[in-house]
Amino acid sequence: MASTKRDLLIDTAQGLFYQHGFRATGIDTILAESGVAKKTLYNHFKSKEDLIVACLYRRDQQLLALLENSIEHLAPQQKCQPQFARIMAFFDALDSWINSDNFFGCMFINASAEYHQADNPVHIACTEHKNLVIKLIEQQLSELALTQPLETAKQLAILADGAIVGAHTTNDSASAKHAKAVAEVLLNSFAQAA
Amino acid sequence: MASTKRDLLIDTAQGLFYQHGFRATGIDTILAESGVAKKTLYNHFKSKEDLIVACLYRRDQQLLALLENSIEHLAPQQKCQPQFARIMAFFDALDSWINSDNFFGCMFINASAEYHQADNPVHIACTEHKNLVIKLIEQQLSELALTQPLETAKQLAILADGAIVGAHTTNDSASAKHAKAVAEVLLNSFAQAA
DNA sequence: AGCAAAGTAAACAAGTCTGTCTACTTTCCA
DNA sequence: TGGAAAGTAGACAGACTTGTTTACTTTGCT
Repeated sequence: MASTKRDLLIDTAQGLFYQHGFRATGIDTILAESGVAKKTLYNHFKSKEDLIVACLYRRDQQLLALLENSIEHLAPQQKCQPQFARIMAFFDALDSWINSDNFFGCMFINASAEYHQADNPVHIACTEHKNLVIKLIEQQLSELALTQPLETAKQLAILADGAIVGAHTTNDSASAKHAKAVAEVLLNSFAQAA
Repeated sequence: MASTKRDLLIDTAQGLFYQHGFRATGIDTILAESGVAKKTLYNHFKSKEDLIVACLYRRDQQLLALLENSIEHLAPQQKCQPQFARIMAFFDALDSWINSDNFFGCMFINASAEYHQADNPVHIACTEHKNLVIKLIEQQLSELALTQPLETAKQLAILADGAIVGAHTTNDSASAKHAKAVAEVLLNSFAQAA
């Protein structure tokens, strides 16, 4: 049986944590929905917090893979300057996620909101994820040969996070489109400067 | 005694909710810190959720007043084009808040993260607050005579929220400065177009 | 001075939570 | 085929939750 129960637990917990929140989701709910025994859960994870961190790491991997995939897929369809296409595609990917059925904000932002001591393992997992997203964005900027690509990546990440939060708190379905427009203005400003 | 106990409860609860989260903060903790009896609390508020909403409304008023005040104060010091000064001052206000001692992200974003059903009173309070901030930003744009000031205000709000989230999750103390730089690029693009 | 409103203290109900433990069963592999 | 590893079911401990209630005290107003 290897670790299929472990996977099942993470998958189930991830969905529940995302949809209802971390403290709001009890262990018993996860067990009921997954059909796994309590002892099995505590055999795989030493605590609920341990399970939360495992969920975040899986989500991190899934999300980064999805973003890379979407960028690859959506970049050719962009009508902007070709060297901006991958960044524009990134915001399109964000847009379709935000407007999908099961959008409840960013799981990492939500987790940070519930566990915001900087030394908490949950918070650390969130920090690491956000830094990986910044790195992903930075990679999409390589064609532009910017003088400070990391700074620009951070600015684009701010736009992305802002769009996610805006969509979540004000139910604004156009937030990713707004962010995309700002991103294009930003990138254009570098092109003009060069 | 009027409603001074009510005020004391809101003040105490607000601090604890902001610092430790909403579900993580128990009624008993609020009572212990405020020194108020449980019956008095339930005399003023029909439930914990009711108290949370009251805290959010007070915070909303405090925050908007603080922002308006800071803009007034910081705008004259800006070195940008004078018609951008109030927006630039807004991001400076954000920057000093983010880098102050007691920064634990945006209380409304945190609340939305814990209560994210759209019809939840807590979530509604967050939505209202964010819309008021957008309106505040829009007012600062009046000198620019933009064709779509509300859209621009939403874009600037996205930058602000992104900066707050970035500072909170990645402990990046420069996030408001990054957002400010993007905001200036955005406003410049309108100036050029005109 | 006296009464009503508001507050206190603490017990209580009834439910939730995480995590442990025991006894039994299934699964896998050699 | 047999034994170890992994899983199940469910009871249990112990702590914590929100919210109610009772009996008593303080406060403020007329």
